[in-house]
Amino acid sequence: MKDLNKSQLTISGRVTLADVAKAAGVSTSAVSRTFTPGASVAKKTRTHILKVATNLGYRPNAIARTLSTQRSRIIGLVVSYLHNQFYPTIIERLSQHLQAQGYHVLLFISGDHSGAEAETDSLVLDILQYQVDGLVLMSTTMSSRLAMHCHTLGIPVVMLNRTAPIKQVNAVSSNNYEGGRLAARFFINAGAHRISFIGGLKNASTTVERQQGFIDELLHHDISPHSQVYGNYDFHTAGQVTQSLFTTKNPPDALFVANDHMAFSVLDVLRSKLGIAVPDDVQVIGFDNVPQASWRAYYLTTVEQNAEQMVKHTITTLLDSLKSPTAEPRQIVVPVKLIERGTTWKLP
Amino acid sequence: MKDLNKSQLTISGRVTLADVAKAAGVSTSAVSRTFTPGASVAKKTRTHILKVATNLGYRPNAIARTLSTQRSRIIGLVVSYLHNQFYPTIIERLSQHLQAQGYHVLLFISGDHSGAEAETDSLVLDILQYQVDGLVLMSTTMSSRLAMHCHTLGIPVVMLNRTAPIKQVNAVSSNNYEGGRLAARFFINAGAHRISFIGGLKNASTTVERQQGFIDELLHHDISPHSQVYGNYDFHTAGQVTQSLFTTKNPPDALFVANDHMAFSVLDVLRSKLGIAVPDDVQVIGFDNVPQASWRAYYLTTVEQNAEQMVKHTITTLLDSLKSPTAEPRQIVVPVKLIERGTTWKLP
DNA sequence: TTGTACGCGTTATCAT
DNA sequence: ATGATAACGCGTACAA
Repeated sequence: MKDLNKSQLTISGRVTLADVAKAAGVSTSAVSRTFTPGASVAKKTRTHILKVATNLGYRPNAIARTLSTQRSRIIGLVVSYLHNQFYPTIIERLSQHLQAQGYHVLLFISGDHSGAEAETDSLVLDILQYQVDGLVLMSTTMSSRLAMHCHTLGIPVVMLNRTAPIKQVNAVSSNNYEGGRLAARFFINAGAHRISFIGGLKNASTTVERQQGFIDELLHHDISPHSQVYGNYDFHTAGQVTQSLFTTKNPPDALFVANDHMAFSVLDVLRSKLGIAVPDDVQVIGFDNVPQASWRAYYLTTVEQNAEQMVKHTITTLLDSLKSPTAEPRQIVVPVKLIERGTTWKLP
Repeated sequence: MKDLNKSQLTISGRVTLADVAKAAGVSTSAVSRTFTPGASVAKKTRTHILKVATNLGYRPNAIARTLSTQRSRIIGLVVSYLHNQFYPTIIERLSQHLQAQGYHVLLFISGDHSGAEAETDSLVLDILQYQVDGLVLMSTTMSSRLAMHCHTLGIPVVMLNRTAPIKQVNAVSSNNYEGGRLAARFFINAGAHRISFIGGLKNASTTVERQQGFIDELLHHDISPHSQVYGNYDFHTAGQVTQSLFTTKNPPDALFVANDHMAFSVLDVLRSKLGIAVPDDVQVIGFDNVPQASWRAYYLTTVEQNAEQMVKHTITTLLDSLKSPTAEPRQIVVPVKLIERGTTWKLP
């Protein structure tokens, strides 16, 4: 309350360093140092300045500081969409951790349509204009190009939940390949015969890697996949492909879906539109284990992707890159595990 | 590809207006004007400058521009948490629309614990330091104080999905009160007798208003609520209070839950831990209608909050406030409607 | 139409 | 420990 009243004295809101200096009868440098942790100011003048400053409702201007120091303490975060609950989960934790370190997150929604390639350049421009100190990329479509471009410009980049053939940029992801294998083995052990895969975008690393592990393991057991289709990471599309998959003479009896978001749509269609029982008629495995969805587990076996671990690796990688831009690029792969239907697990 | 190659010529990444001016043999103002839409530059020099600029890989520095123009084109977005799917939905659309208008979103996660009051001041400081042009508040706890403070400082503020007794700041929200009444009427018509309410945070406007409408309508029909408890907008807590609600001698037969996120937890506990059938033993109504959750509708009647409408009102309100800071504050209330169990609705 | 010069609010350098 | 002053990169009068 005190704060509020005081700042009302200066409704103008534009109190600068110079104003404080004048009012306190000191130089601007003194004021600046007062607000610079670990600078050399006499305790007495410091407290005096501090008093005058709060009295005037002064707040340092981060923009001006950025111009002067060449560091914005802003991290750009590029993401395609937020429908998949996995992303909000990540974003929340990432932002919290960064805030704790004095950084902030500037959000970029990249869209996800097929014409996205053209959009990339304009997005790059947008991002770079804001002088972000670093970049976290969770975008599906344009990650590789974007990553290389910014990396070339000397901006620390971490690709999160994405990988690319490029080994120069940092990447944190789950062991998607192994996740695919786990799914395949689960189905094989369960005695499934007609085993299908529903991917997201055909070229996205999360789809490719999960699919590859899945297929490899099937083939290793001399089973060829029943069918492989793609839902474009879209709820509606995933439902459609499911429907067409089951309106054939020989429908699958096991489905590995590339993420939970689509898996939910699949389950929905199976039950409500097709009247197919899960898991009695069809086994379904998803991927992500989005938090607080324990009630879904009764229908769904899923491959768990550990959001907290991924975020932590991302933060440390990013901050380390900020400190020593010449550091070796890191390729971090977080282990996954299969969580079986009916299993209960701790809620966060 | 051309772009990439060219910009590799200047790996340093620090190309300024002055550099371009020098290289093009013109003044800095000429360059500046070239990048200022609608400024007076000769077509010939303009194209020449543009060529030199792209050749050098020049990108305007938004930070410096901010310092000069006093407008950052950054909108601060304050939100407590992203677990409730309603928030990501809003954020995605909000950010997209703002990007289309040349604005960008700086994200602030405010946390939601009880000691949050103290956190407010430090958050305010954080936000103001970045010279945001405007502010969208979706935080549960600290909205009112924060809103007034920033409003006083002359920063356009829109409270989204929050309301406060303060009428000086813009607010966009759903008709929560009416939503509560709809829920009550539904239960009454369904012949429920022991009708309960599960709120979020006791003081949050979304809880208070929904609860008020609900209770008012019940009383209007001479029904007194069976019980009123609070899940703090938390998945786990909501489950716990549900459990305790049903381990009494006289459990409710109807539950109005203040948002979908908690409602899912309620459903989960009812089915898996308590073995209670929905809707046969208990009727459940949620609030939000989070997108792409149609498959949940078979268990849940919900009050629909129209995210797209709320976002649109928020954007126009915000942009109008930016243009004319003296404009009258707006209190926009978006209508809601009840979506009954089994109803299907369009997916986005 | 174009160029010069100053201001935006801060940090950094160099004296004192 | 403190103060004057020059950057930082860009708009924008004002003058030409």
